[in-house]
Amino acid sequence: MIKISDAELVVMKVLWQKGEATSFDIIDNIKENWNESTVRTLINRLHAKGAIEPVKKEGKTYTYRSKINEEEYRIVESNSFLKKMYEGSVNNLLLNFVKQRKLSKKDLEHLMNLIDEEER
Amino acid sequence: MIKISDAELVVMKVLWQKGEATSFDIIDNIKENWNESTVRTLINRLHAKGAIEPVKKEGKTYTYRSKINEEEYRIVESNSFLKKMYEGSVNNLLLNFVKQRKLSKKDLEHLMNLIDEEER
DNA sequence: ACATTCAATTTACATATGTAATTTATTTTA
DNA sequence: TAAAATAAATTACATATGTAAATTGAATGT
Repeated sequence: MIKISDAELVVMKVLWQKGEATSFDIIDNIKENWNESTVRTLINRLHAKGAIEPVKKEGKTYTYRSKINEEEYRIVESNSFLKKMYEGSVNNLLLNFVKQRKLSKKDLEHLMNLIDEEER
Repeated sequence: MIKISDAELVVMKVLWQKGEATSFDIIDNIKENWNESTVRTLINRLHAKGAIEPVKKEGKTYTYRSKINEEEYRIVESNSFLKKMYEGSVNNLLLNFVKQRKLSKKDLEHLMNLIDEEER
C-alpha cells in the first residue's frame, strides 16, 4: 500500500474532489496553507510514489489525477487506525464516541435504517 | 499535545496495560518485534517527550509509568483521525464500517442499550 | 579497593516529512 | 531567432522516526 503523508493527503483530497486538476488548480486550492513550491514538492512526491499521474500537458502545465480510490483509501486507513488504537474493535471505537456524546441514539437509528435498506 | 510515534505507542501500550513496568518488563513484552537497544531508544524518547516518567530505581533498573491517560489519548487521536479522513463526521466513518459489514444491527442495538443506561 | 558486569546513555545512520529556495528547460513573446 | 517568462525539476535543510551499535558509569562481586 502506498503511504501518503498528512501534507500529501491534502493534495490528494483536492484531486479526489475535482477528479482532475492542474498543478495550479491544486496550488490555488491550498495556497492558504502552503507555499507554491511546497505544493509542487508534494505533487512530485505523490507522483514518484505512484499515487497520482499526469493525464495531460498544456503548455508546460500538467493535469493530474489520483490513481488511488478515495473510498478504498479510507477503508484501509480506518482499519489500520482501528487496529492500532482499538485492537481492531469497532465497538470499542464507538463506545468512545458514545462517551463523548458524538454519537446519539438518533444517529444509531439512522444507521439501522441504512442497514435495513442494504439488506433489501 | 505530545506526539507519539507508532513504535513508541507500542511501548505506551505496555505501560498502560501494566500500570508500571521496568525497562526489562517492557523489553520482554515486545522483544519479538524489536531489539533491546531499540526499545531503550523508544523509552528514552518517550521520557524526553514527557510521555512517561521513572517512578523508582532499583539497582540500575528504572521502573516507568505513563504520564498520559490512555482513554484521553484515544479520544484525541480518534477525533483527529475523524477530522483528517471523514471531515469530522462520525456518521461518515460508521457508514464506512457498515459497508464493510464490520458493524451489524446487533452492534448498534447493543450501543443503544448502553446509551440508555448512561442516560439513567 | 578494584575489577567486572550490565543497565542506561550516547551516538549513528538511513529514510520520511514539512517546508521552501534555486536551477533548468520549455514556451511564449518581441 | 533571441530574450523573457514561467512551470517544472532539483537541491536544500531541519526535524522525526525506525533501527541499533558503541560507550559510559554506577552496582556488585572478589
